[in-house]
Amino acid sequence: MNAEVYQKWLSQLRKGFLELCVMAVLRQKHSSYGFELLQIFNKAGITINEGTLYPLLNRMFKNGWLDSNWEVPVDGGHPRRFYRLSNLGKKQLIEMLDAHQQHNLSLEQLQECA
Amino acid sequence: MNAEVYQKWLSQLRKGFLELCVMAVLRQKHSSYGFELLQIFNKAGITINEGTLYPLLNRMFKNGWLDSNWEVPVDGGHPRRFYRLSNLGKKQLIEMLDAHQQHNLSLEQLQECA
DNA sequence: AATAATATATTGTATAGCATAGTATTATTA
DNA sequence: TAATAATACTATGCTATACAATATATTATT
Repeated sequence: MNAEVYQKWLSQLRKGFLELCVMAVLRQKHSSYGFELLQIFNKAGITINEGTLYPLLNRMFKNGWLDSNWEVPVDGGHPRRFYRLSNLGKKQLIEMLDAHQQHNLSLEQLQECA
Repeated sequence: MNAEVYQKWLSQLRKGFLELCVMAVLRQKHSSYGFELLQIFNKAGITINEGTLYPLLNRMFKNGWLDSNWEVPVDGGHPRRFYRLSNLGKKQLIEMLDAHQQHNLSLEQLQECA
């Protein structure tokens, strides 16, 4: 019962954070797609649902933070929707990482003296 | 228009994080109340609304993370509802700080190689 | 032929931050 | 003394996001 409350809190903590994760990967890899991102996140210890990621990517695309195009693998396989950071996304990411670090600094400050 | 989207993202990023802030302060100060917490947060660069904090404190109390009692200042003044970390809250805080740090580590990892 | 893996999309639910407004007490100031 | 500001908490309605569950389609494997 208490574990349930904690799990709900955890999913709240992920809000906003996942955008940062997507953009951080895209800055490194230049380009990726949903299914691959899910695997990359899993390896990094971030387990998110498909139903979370795909709408998230769609929202970020609509925000103009990502560019997107469909690609069919040359060696056959299911078509993939690839995403890249747009110019706006690149600028935005810097601000977002900044805000994230500001959060960390604030928390540290609160833990010190208060 | 784009700044608006960013502001909305910022308020999402605060979800779950504010619990951490409240509990971090209460671990240091032992006890505090809403209005004081607002001021402490402000000094630490965390500007949140009353309509965010008071319901938050209420939820945390209902979760059993906080204990609470009313106090009337001896030198006069408006009655204040004080909050303290409960024993459950103390345990929970450790887990929550852990989860928060795990997020940071994951993000760092994603930024490195991907 | 059946199943698993790959890949994306959609729908409904619950929750939290926010804006706003309301209530009440004390302190200040004109 | 009347009006205003500061202190302090509560309640309501809105919006956006993470999640669970489901659906769909293609390729690979058994």
